[in-house]
Amino acid sequence: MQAICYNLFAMCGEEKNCPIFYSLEIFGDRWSLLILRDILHFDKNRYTEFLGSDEGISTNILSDRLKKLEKEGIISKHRDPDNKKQFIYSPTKKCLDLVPIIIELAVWGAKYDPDTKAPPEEMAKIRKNRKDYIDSIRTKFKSIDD
Amino acid sequence: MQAICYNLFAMCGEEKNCPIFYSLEIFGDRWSLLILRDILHFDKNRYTEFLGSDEGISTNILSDRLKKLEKEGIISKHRDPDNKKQFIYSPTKKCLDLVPIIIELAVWGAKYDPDTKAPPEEMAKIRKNRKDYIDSIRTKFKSIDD
DNA sequence: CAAATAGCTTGCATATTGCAAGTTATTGTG
DNA sequence: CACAATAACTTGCAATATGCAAGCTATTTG
Repeated sequence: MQAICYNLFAMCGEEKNCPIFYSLEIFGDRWSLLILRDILHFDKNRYTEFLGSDEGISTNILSDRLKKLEKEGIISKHRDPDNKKQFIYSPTKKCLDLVPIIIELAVWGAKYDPDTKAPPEEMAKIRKNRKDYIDSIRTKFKSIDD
Repeated sequence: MQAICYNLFAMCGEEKNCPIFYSLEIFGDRWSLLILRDILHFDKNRYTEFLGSDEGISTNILSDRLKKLEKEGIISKHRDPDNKKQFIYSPTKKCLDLVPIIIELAVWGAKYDPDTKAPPEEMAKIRKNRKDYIDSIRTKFKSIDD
């Protein structure tokens, strides 16, 4: 245990290059992570599906965030071959690497929300073996390589 | 692996009770997580120390976020017994449970920031054994029980 | 080619943030 | 015990971001 450097400050050199700040600059707002949750965990991939989420994102913000996430290479946008009116937003590999963050958000929220509806058994499984859950999401999107 | 429910949606019942959304409501803004990073990883615990961070939070926002985090029971505020002019902001147990989230933000940021200064060896150690790193932070704040 | 649908864009009111300056509380000094 | 210094805010205001409603554009379907 002593071998690990226990201060992330030492990892960054300076705060300006802090990897935590870098991440927050890209998706550290309320809506970006909710869109990514919808894609990765709720299996949504269309504009109208994101709009339909309970939290009620507005059209201009959704449009803006989808553009930003696409620009950052976190999602990709393609026309649906079966319904050419629609676009399909898919996670990239960079996006799949966000799964651990979203899992930890869920674990913390389920622990501290007094009104949580997250089933305790399921949460216990995920807490005990995060890797399996992460793998299952990777399997779900296994066709993705970019 | 098949035993795990692979859709967090099923965990929530409805999105309104989603543990991810709950977490984001509390600290899902750019500044809250940076303050918590300062406390947990950069060993800062005073108003002026937070103000001094490279990212440049302004006084009113810092004041507002410290109040919110205290109200949520994530940090506690006490006068410094050695310098009674100052207050000391300390992490609660609820705060220590945020370490995994911040670690994952750091891991993702270090992987994708082309200009990261995070030393690859240190990041590799943390990626390989998150638990040790989490334990080391718990040890650092081992006096905390609330 | 007209209606329907999906995916935006625009305008405007409201809310949040950033910056500079001022205020309060406590401490150390004469 | 006045008085300057320090730490921790608070306030006012301009700039930015968000929320909401309405309108616009591209594609498909009849």
